[in-house]
Amino acid sequence: MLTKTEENYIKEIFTIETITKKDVSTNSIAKKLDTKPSTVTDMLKKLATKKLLSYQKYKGVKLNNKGKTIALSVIRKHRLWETFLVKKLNFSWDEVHEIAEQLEHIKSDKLTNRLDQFLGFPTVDPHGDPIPNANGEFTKTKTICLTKLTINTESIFVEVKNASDKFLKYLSKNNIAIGSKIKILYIEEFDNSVDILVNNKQINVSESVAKNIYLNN
Amino acid sequence: MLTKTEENYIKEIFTIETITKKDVSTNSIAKKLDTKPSTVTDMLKKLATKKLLSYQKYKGVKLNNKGKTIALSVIRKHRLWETFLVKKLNFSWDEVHEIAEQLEHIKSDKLTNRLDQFLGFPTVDPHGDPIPNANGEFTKTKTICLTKLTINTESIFVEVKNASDKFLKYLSKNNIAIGSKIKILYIEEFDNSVDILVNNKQINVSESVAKNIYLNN
DNA sequence: AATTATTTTTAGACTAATCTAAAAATAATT
DNA sequence: AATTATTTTTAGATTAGTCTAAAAATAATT
Ligand SMILES: [Mn+2]
Ligand SMILES: [Mn+2]
Ligand SMILES: [Mn+2]
Ligand SMILES: [Mn+2]
Repeated sequence: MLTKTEENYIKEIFTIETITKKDVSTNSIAKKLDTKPSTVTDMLKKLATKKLLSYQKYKGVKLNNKGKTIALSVIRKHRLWETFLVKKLNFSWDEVHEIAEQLEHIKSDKLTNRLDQFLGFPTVDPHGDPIPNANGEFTKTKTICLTKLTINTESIFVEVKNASDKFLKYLSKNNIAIGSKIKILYIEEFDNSVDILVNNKQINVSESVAKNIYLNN
Repeated sequence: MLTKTEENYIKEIFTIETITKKDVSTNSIAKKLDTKPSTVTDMLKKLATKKLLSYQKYKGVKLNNKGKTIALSVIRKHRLWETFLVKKLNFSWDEVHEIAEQLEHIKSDKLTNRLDQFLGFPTVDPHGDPIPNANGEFTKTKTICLTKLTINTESIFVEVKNASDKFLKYLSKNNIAIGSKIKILYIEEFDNSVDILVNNKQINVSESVAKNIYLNN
């Protein structure tokens, strides 16, 4: 049985690994988990003896299958709870992450699966992130970043990277939500900001905003 | 912010205090929490410095208002989650306690209150225990133990003491549930077992069973 | 290739929660 | 009242998770 801390390390390593597709460095984990590298080293040694990942001094870590299974289980719970909070308890999408950080550590497969059923086996969470099923499988649909979208093509907003509450609130304020139809009109050469048409209204969003919006492809 | 462990101590002290109506002894806490008395002493000192209870060496402890408020908040969450599990996720009443032991430590007033609303502001949990409202208030209805019921009077089963899963399963097996109409027919002098009529069927239950069944008064 | 910068690990210390063993206080019996 | 039993506390040790400071390894620059 893993502790909450161990689960958080495994989950974070999985996420970094998925993005970078390389061995995960001590420092990158420390930054994400807001701890010191020395603390991370200690934990990596422990997780290695628990056979959840392979660790070589100075070379970073790589999750093995056991570690990946645990990561997917925690992510599954996180996203199911976020969905529950939004769909059943009427939370907004910028309020759910912190609470899900707690709920993702509740240990009961029966609870997780009943919750899944209660929600109608959702495939994506309120931020458009895929929800792994009971076997840890999920279909990751191909999405395209707003910055890469062809001019004048309309597409549907399906996923948000950087689910910080500040960013999510910004989107809500501008009536940009999962499911919104977005058309890109013009990319400003100077600062890479983008003119977009959303809900028949034209607005300009900065490059850093555009980079976090992903659409159907 | 209290740790899970601290919350469990506070909750247990509250429960013992409610039953015994006396200062709570170190040993009684140790037994209930399955720890050693020396461990309890350390924790009592800590909780005293945090001003949640008054502690005098060798004299036991008594929760103050701050401590009681915390206890009621944890109990509220525990019973709301049990209700959620039974009413919304179709768990049986003997499966929910362990999961609620985890969920009761989730920290978010908004979540607790939204859950309360989602459930329709229930006043009792699946075992007939009262659920404190957002202000920590609850109405404790007067109940009478099956052993004290007048012969041939019918009454409704409203609360179960000793919510161990074994006991709850025993009741379910005999079709005795919260809401069941029970009439007491005869008390056996020899072993204090009781003949009762439940759902038009006569059965005999032992004294230790009868002692844990409480009915409307 | 040598120097400098960055990353990672080691060493030693701290807090929270726990334990065992022994001492001290309180309660119960003779 | 003295003795015995029980309860509670103290003292010292352990594990998980964290930190700081220093050492070692690796990477980047001159
Ligand atoms: Mn999240
Ligand atoms: Mn999410
Ligand atoms: Mn319970
Ligand atoms: Mn209950």
